[in-house]
Amino acid sequence: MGAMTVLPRDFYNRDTLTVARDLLGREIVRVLPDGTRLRCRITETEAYIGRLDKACHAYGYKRTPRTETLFAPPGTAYIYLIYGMYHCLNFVTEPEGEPAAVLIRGAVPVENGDRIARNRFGRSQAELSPYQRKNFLNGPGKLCRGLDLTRAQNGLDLTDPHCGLCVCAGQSPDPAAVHAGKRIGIDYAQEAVDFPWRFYL
DNA sequence: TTCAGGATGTACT
DNA sequence: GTACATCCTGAAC
Repeated sequence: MGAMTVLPRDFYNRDTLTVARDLLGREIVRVLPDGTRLRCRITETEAYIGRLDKACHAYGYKRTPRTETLFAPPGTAYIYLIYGMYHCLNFVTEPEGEPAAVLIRGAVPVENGDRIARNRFGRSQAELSPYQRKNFLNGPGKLCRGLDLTRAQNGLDLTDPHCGLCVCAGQSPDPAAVHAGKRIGIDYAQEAVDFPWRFYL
């Protein structure tokens, strides 16, 4: 399987913690409406498992218009609006009907970083301040802004190379390089706040 | 480098 | 009406 091979549905049709770890080092490929191809390597993920996780929007299999995408087949993009102004990108995991997903929390640019920089800051990569360079795609809202992802892309099939958003094999993560810790921004989730379901390189 | 505060709109109670 | 899987700015240190 080459680095540019699109990850198949079976990749996502596994235990969510396994997928969250295995996504590190993989490449998100985003094709804009004008044909520009953006590429970035995943460096940080978080797992959300509705069956048992109070931090998941679909905790206890709760179905609402928003959470409907979490019940879709594995390999579907779940994108929602947060805090009124930002978006979060997730990949649906586990068999269809099991509401679970991996949140993409961070990445580094691989192709067309200038365009990503324009989406984020309105200027080219070379014009970025050190602060902007350091905080380029290290957050879910920043990543979606850089890749021009909104709810318009919610529900896209990540295994379809022609839909404008997919994930390629990139580089398999070295298990020794994968770190785990508590998830960010879920202080409301009671016992789930301590689950070590955040993974990063 | 850390910290407090505000932006902003949708989902759900 | 309240909470929210966030980010930016500006002030203080």
